[in-house]
Amino acid sequence: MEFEKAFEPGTIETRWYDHWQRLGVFTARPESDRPAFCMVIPPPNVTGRLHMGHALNNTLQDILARWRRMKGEDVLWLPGTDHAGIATQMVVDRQIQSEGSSREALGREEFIKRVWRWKEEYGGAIIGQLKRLGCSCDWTRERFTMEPALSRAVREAFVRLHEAGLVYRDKFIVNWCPRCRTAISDLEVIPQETQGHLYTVRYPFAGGGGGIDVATTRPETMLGDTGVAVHPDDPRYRAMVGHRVVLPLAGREIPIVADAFVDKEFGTGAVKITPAHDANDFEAARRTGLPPLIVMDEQGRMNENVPARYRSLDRFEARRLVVEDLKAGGHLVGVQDHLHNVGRCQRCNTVIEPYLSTQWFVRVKHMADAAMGAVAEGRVRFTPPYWVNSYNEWMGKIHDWCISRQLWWGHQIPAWHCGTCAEIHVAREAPVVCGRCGGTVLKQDPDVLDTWFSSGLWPFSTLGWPEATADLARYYPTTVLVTGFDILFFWVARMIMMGLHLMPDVPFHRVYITGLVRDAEGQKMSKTRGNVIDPLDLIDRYGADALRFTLAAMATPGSDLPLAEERMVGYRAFANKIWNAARFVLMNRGDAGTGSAAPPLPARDRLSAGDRWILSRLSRLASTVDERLQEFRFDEMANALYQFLWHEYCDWYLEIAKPSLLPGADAADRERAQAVLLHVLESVLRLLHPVMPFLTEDLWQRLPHRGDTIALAPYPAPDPGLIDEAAEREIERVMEVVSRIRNIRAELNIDPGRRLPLLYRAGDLEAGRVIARNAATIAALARLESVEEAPDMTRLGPAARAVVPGLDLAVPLAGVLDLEAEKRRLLREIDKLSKEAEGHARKLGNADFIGKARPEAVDKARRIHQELQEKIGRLTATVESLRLG
RNA sequence: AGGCGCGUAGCUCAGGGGGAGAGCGCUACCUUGACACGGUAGAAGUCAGCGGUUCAAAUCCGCUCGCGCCUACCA
Repeated sequence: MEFEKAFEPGTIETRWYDHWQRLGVFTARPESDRPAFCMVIPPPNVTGRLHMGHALNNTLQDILARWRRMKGEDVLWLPGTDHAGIATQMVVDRQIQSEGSSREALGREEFIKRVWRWKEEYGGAIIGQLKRLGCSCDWTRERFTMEPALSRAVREAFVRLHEAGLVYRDKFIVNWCPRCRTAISDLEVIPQETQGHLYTVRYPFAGGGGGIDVATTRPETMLGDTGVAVHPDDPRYRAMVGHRVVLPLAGREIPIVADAFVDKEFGTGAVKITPAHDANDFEAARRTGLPPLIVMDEQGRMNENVPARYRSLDRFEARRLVVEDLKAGGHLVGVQDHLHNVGRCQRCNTVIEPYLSTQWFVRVKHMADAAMGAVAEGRVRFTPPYWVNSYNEWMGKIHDWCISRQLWWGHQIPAWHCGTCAEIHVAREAPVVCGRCGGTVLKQDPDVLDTWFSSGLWPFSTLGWPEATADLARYYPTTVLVTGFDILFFWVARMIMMGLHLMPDVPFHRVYITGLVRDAEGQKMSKTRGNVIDPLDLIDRYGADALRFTLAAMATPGSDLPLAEERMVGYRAFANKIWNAARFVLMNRGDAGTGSAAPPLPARDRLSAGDRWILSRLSRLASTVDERLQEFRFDEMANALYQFLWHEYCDWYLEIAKPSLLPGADAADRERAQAVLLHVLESVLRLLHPVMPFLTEDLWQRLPHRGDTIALAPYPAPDPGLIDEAAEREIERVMEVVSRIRNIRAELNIDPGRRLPLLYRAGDLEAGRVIARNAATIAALARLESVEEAPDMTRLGPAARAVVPGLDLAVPLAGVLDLEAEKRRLLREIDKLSKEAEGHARKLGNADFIGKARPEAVDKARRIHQELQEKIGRLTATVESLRLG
């Protein structure tokens, strides 16, 4: 196997992904006796392409899946796509229109065939993209929300909810999109602050003699007014209640009614009532008995219920003309600028029209209460927990859910209308005869269900529900759900409601809510801003591993992720660093035998302090990584791995081990060093595998290893037997000495290649032993020619000096040392330490601190202060000796 | 209008009652037998402001100011 000088991710990714698929690594084994771990993927739209949001939450899911799999659990990560009613219909619509035809010309049946054909041809591109990311989904269980089994689940759920009285059909005011020509739910309406006008219009009394002024932002809807409302306690209008006014332009007479919903302070305190085109008015009209009058068609054009002059006009043209006519007729009393919220269609941004129509609804109040209860009891836990507030707030004032859509692509509602007696039958299958009149002309309701209705069933419909399958028994409730807060209400809340009603238990126990991936400036990514970053492009340029590591490292719970490309550059460098570390470790092995068994770790008494140190650090890393993952702290997990690999393994341990590997080293020593290097590398690759699956697999395969794939190798567990605090202290001391000497070299501008002598005087026995034991290592790392004890440091010639706890260091530099520079350097150091010591001194001088603080805190402050004082003292003495000559 | 979150190094962010941290960037030096996608050393912060609790506050509480988000039927 070639071992290139730099890591080239592109060449290995598909190879290893294929390898995993061939081995069936991702396939769940419900028959196994291992504990089950299950996640369902938030199904991306079948029309979708992978965006940064997908990349983020699927990376996090994959980390969890790979981690649990390596821990020996039976992992099911169930993938699939969503049929995405409106989105998909729009895509195919456009395609047909570009051919000069139309959906209507094609007819419903043909159109649906076209959508399926489109799906087969172009749909699900995102699946391939998830694979490029490295997602370890169980592709043998891939689902699609429109496939027959899931359609059946949808019908079953609808019928059961209907039987329970939770699904009903009613004529109600809904959010209507005149462009999509369908009803949509409250959630699909995006309020947008808009600068509009508030028009004041005078409605004259039917009996003559003045009139009442009403204020409106949508004057065209007056053509549908069937009354005027005032507050019952409003003294200005109380006497007018019951009187009639003449509706300008239309000429109809309408009554003045009283209703407490009117805000006396707003506008004129009198409100025109348009029951068929305003949600509030609709409610008020119901209370006061005013009839609704629909004045627009489903495309937002004025219909036959308005005077001929306005008929067929688009609502905004009608608005213009109505205002013009009101002005001309002297009915317009005033116009003011007015800032208000206008609801727009989430899909097409068209201004939503509140519209009276017959729709299907889910009565959600009780389901919402149950769903809140499950969260309150901790049966479903959110991370971060503060999302519970939003969840409860929304659930608390939820309105019935409009689930019917006037689309063609989707689950057609399982309700059949009798052509004879108009009875509606809700049933799992089409009835043959009408149960009421015996009529045989039964027509299925043309509407389809809101896409989120089927998504709400996803955690169990995908496992086979309503069949009692083995998968359902084993994997429901699922373990964790990872998703974005943008679909907390659309999806998460509804899954909990549906799961609680249709299943014996909640759909998942944990919900991890990700932040939003933003651009480097913290702006939301959007096509209009032109700042969209394509994860596939990042994979091409930096590799899937670097992208995954970046996302994991930035995934701090509860905050958004501003994605700066420099960050990716940094983590690609990290991948390269690991690559080269492995290259070095293998390069120095004589046999370099791939697949051979790893050499056993030498017995403890044969290990060097450096060996014991890195093994101890490795064991701590294993604990940290596991703990961090338990808590969904992907960022801290990633940082711990980064820190260990780069700064402990590469910066220090490799350098410490190098002398043992170079030609001329003792054979036994070389063997020991190699064994430890390999052991630690192989272990940390396994720890890293969930985040960087491709790189780690590729390197692992080159290392001596056991098994076919790292993806099924055991996840390293912390080994308490390897924790070695003495070795950690020892190497820390070595590191400190080396750093001080490097500092001398750098600050005094001494040739980095020059070998220097080091003299030391030990203030305590242990420190002296440590230096003596590690003299060779220190010499190698600090580029020294000698390390010698000098009991008397006062009689040296010109030498650079440094102190570390328990040790005075001197680097004799006859003829090279700039005494002034050295003095400045030492004084700077003293100054820094003094500032630090000051704080502690103040604290220790405070009687209250001594008396009231925890004794450990006092001890610690004393120790630190003493240490600092001691260093300062020794440095000061050194400066003085410098002055002497 | 309510609710939530956030203001810590030039940038992006961790931390969360007792010695101010990371990555990137910056400065100086270094092509030393893995890596210049590299190494070594360094500079850099009144932890938004004000007040309170405490022996001790970047950290807990309150207020103020900024920024962001979510929810809501003010025509």
